[in-house]
Amino acid sequence: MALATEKLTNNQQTILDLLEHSKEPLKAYAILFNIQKKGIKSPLQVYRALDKLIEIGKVHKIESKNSFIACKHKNCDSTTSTSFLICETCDQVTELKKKNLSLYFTKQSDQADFKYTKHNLEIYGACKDCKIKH
Amino acid sequence: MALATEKLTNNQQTILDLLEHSKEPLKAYAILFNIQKKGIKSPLQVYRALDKLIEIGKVHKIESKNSFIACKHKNCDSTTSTSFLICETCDQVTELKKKNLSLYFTKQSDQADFKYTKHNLEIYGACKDCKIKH
DNA sequence: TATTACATGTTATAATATAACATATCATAA
DNA sequence: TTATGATATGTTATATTATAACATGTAATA
Repeated sequence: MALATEKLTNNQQTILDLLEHSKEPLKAYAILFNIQKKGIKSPLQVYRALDKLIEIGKVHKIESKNSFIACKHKNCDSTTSTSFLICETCDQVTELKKKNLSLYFTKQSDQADFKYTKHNLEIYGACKDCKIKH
Repeated sequence: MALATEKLTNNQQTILDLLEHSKEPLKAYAILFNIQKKGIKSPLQVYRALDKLIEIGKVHKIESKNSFIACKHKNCDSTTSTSFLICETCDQVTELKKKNLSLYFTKQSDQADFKYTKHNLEIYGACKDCKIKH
């Protein structure tokens, strides 16, 4: 499997740059429209780059929003499990990166006689700023 | 808001019956193909019934699979938050229904200065049976 | 330099979900 | 009882999200 340190291709770097500078998660077609001037013309080019970026842990997908977000953590090893705090007001997303979450889910799974391998957690609510403005 | 005890319409009942007798979660178009003999002809009829069933807590959506599952719990109040154990081998899904999950996520959110309102949790792994057969 | 493994570009199409609008049903308040 | 309002239905069309298939390009390396 590819390493997170490996050199990215043009398409991959272009899309990663866009996601890293976005305040909110972006949908695949939003990405496409944003980078058409850079020569990326088809959805498939976007999805292929996203697949690779997800595989190496640079990007995560937020399933309930069909959206993609750049990982802010250095050398992220969350190529499978992800945990997000999603603000319902401003759409900002924070990634939780805590071993204790996986441990907790492993325990909860054990109680149901289920062998944990990975998880998606999407917590919705109000972020620091939006909670104040209520 | 509609109560879970309220009487269902024909379309809603037909789709709920199908989901309740399914071992795995079903996709919307799989539901459609299964019940075309019962007079439901268009995707919209399926999605509308599903929306209602979700609203009253009889059905939940599994976001990462674009699939729907009947709630096995009586008088389910999980019209918003859901927690699933999903077997990667046989696709069987178990719904976790534990107050402590919400409490735990509320705590985790608080630590990030985030006000929890609801969550989706999708845990992947191996169910009791598949884990034995490994 | 031939081979291998990826990545790309392109066209077409599959899979998932909603918009818009006319009509129907049904409880209930005037 | 009838009018009203709320909700559900049926239908056609279309939007949104994602992948299949295939020909070509690129770059490391055996």
